[in-house]
Amino acid sequence: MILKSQVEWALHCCAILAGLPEGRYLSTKALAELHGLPKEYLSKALQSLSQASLVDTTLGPSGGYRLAKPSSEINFLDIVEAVEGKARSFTCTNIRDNNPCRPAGYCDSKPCAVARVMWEADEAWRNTLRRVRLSDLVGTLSEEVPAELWQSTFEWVLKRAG
Amino acid sequence: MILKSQVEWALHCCAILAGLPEGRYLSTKALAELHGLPKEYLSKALQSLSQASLVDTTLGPSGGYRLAKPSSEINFLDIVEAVEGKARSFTCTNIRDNNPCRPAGYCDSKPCAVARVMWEADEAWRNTLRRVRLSDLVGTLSEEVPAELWQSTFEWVLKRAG
DNA sequence: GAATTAAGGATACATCATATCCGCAAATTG
DNA sequence: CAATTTGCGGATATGATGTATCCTTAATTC
Repeated sequence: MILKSQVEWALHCCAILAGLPEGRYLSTKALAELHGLPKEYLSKALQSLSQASLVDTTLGPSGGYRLAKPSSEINFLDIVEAVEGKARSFTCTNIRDNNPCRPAGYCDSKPCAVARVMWEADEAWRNTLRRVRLSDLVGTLSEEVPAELWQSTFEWVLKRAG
Repeated sequence: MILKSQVEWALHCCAILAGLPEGRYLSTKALAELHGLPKEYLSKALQSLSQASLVDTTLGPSGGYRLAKPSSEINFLDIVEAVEGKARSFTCTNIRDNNPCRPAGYCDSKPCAVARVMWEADEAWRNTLRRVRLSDLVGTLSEEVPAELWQSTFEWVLKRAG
């Protein structure tokens, strides 16, 4: 059970976009260079964010991406689900139905007890991600990243933001 | 991020093994028939349980599997990790290290803030699974499965348990 | 009009889940 | 002892999916 690397990419890109001044856009090219990622493939992850309405886009030179909402209104789960999908990690295939002792036509009223536990764990995972906002991440990063690096990075970004 | 179907298989098989009388074994063949699963492939899942010391095995006719500990000392996470592995679902590839603004030789003291959140969610998932014991599952099933089916299933099982 | 950008389709490749088959060693049965 | 049954591990095949690249199209800027 491994998350796509695109999840990591999307989260870091959103953290950068959160630092953009109002109304400016940052291109796939800049985001790819900043993180050392394959531009064309990163583009797919950003398209997922766009489809989920987490980011706005503009075409043409000086075009690119910006957040569609304030970073305090976007949480980790929004971003993770945009890239990874909303499907649960456990799917119940009802193998108990194959029990040769089972009377034909019998139908369970409740979902399988095994599945309920697995889904509960899935919900715990999602709830943790839901509780952390993108603005929280930016706050943590601004504290932990050395001030000079933080500043020089956003100078680098602003030079490329249209 | 999808769990292997073997996880579902292993959980249901353990629930059956938990109902075996002391000292009896149930074969892969019987477990596969009971759940309508491919015998050879189910065998791989059971081998994983064996390697994790969750079940004991015996060879020969009347051989097979039984739980290695009381069902109250086995939890969902034990079984899930035996099949799925213990690796975290999120791997941090440190893409921030590719930042062209970063001074060479710089080394983070802490793990990446993004990774910490993702790992926290992973822990929440694991904790939920850790809290549910196999004996809890058996208890729930014995309440929810119709009494006749429950009984006839274990008669079926006992006929095949060596 | 030329350059740049996001979007999306087509394609290639590697990895992994799924599945099957085989041979081996151990245990049981007769 | 001989035949059978079983778990175990290796080898192999296949399909789905993650990763990655390339190309075309439409929109935007200068």
